[in-house]
Amino acid sequence: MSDMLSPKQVAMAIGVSEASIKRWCDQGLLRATRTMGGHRRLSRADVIQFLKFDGIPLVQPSVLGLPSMTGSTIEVSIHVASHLTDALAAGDQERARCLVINYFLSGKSAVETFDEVIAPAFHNLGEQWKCDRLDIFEERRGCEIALTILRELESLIPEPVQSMGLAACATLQDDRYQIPLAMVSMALKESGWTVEKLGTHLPGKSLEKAVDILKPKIFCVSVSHISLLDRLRDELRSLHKKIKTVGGTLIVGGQALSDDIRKELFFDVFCDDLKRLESFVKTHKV
Amino acid sequence: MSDMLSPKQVAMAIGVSEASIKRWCDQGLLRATRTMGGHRRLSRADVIQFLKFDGIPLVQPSVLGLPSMTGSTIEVSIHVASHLTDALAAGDQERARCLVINYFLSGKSAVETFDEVIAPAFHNLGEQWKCDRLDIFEERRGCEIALTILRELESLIPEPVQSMGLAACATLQDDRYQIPLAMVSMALKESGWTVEKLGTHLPGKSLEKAVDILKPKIFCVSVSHISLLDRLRDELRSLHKKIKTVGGTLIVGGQALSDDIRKELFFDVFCDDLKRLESFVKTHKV
DNA sequence: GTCGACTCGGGTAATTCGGGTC
DNA sequence: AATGTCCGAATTACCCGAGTCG
Repeated sequence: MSDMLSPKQVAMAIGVSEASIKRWCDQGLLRATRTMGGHRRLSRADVIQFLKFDGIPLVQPSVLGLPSMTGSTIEVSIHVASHLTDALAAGDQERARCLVINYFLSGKSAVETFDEVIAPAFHNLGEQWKCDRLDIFEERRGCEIALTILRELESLIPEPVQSMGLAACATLQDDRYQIPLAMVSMALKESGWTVEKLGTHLPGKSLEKAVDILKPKIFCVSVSHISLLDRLRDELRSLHKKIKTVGGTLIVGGQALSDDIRKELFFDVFCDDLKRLESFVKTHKV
Repeated sequence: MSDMLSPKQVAMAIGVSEASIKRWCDQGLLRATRTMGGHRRLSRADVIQFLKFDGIPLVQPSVLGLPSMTGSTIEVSIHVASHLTDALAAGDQERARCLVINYFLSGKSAVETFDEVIAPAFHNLGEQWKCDRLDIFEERRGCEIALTILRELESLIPEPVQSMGLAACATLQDDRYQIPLAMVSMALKESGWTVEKLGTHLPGKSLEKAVDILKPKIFCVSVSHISLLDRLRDELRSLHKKIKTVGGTLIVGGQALSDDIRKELFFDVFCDDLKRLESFVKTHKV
C-alpha cells in the first residue's frame, strides 16, 4: 500500500469535504506534494501530524489505513477483501466498518459488496483458521464484528416504494451461520422484497408452520453446514411440498452444497452466490 | 454515514434556535468538537445523552434517524415490556424498535432499558414458548429483531471521554445466547469501558488465550445455558486463575446461574442483573 | 491508447462564527 | 435567567469544464 493519500481519501478520513482539504493545503496548514500533473498527494505521517497538532478528535484514524479504491474493479475488491480479512482477524471493528461501508457507498450494491468483499474475507478467515493461525475467539470475534457491520449496512438499504411481495429466509437445524443468512435477507430486501428473517438452527417443521402462517412467495434456505444429510434431504423435501401449497418458490444456496449433494435435494432454484439470487428474485413474477 | 451533526441539524431536531445550541455547547452542557475553522460538530450519541439528561423532547427525531414518538409515550416499564413481548412475538420489528428506543429516549439508561423492558420481554416470550403458544421460528425471529434493535441502541451510547480500561465479554461452550452478551457488552460501554465482545460458544482455553493477548481489567462471562456443569466449573476455575495473572476481575452472571450452582463456581463478582454489573464496574478501581 | 474515476482551479451558495441586542 | 433574532466576517460545501491518473 502506498504511503501517499489522495485528497478524497483524506477527506473521508477526517469527515470533511475535499474542498476543505484543498484549502488547508493551499494555506500551508497541511503539507502536500504534487504529482507532475499538479494533483495533490499527502503522506500519512503528515496527515496524522496535522490532526494531532490541531487536536481534531473526531477522526476515524483507521480510515487512514484504508487501501486506495482506484484501479480495476477486480483488483480493488481483492484488495479490500484482504484488508477486511486482516481487520476482522485483528478485531479492528472500526477499520472493518470503514472498509465495508465505503465499498458500499462507492456505488456498489449490497449484493456486490457481499460477493466481492465479505464472502472472500470470510473465506480467507476460514483458511487462516484451518492453518491454526487464528484462535477460535479471533474467528468468533470477527463474526460478531461482521454481524454488527451487516446490521448497519441493512439500515442503509432503502425501503422499496412498493414491495415485490413477501420473502422468508432461514437456516435448518445445526446450521447456525448467521452471516450468510443476513446477507441473503439483505439481498432480498435490496431487490424490493419484504423479508421475514426467521433465524438460524430451525427445525423443518417450524419452517413449514411459518409457511402456513406467512405464505411467502419466496423461501430461501441457506445451507452453510450439514450435520445429517438425510435429515436435510427429508426436511427440504417436506418444506418444498409445503411451499407449493401456497404457490411459493423454494430457493437454496450456501457453501455446504456441493454438486453431488445438491443433486439429492428438492428445491426450485439453486444459487451459487448472491448475484444469482438477486437476478432471480428481481425478475420473479408475483 | 457521518455521525457528526452540524448545529443547524441539531437545532432542527430539538426544535430550538441555533443560538441555544451554541450556548449549551459553550456552557459545557453539550459536548462538541470543532472543525479547523472553529465550526462545532456534535455526535448523535452526545446530543441524545444531553436530551435524556435534561428531559428535553425531540421535536423531529427523524433528523437523527430515530422513530417518532407515536402518541403518548408509555413509560411504565411493565406495560412497555408487555407490548414489546407482543411485538417480538408477532415479528413486528418497527413497533418493537419504537418501544425500546422511545423508552431509552425518555430518560432511561441502557441498563435500565435492559433490566426493565428487554429482559422481562424475553422472560415473557420464554413463558409463552413453554406453553406452546409460540412456535420456535417466532421465538427465533424475535431474537433476530431484538439483536437488530440492540445494535441501534448501541450507536446511541456516547463514547466515554476517557476509557475506564479494557473489558472483555463472552459466553462459554454450548451457550449461544447472544442477547444477554450484547446487553453485557453495552452495559460496560455505557459505564465507560472499552469492550472486546469475543462472542458466544467459546472454549475456555480460547478465552484464556484472549486474556493473555488482550489483558483485560474485567472479564464478563454470561451464562444463559449450561450443558455440562462440570466443564463449566473447570473452565471457570481455570479462567479465573488465568485472569488473576494479568490482574483482572472475573465477573459472571446470567439466568442459568441459580444459587446452588453459583456456590460451586470460581469468580470474583456475581451479577443478578445489569444494574448490579453497572454499579460494580462504575466504581471499579483501575 | 482507451476509459472511468479522480482532481484541478475557480466561483457560488449555504452555514456558522462571535458578539451584541431584544 | 433563558431564548430568539440580527449582523458582518469567516468557514465550509457544492458545482462545473478541463485536465490527469492508473
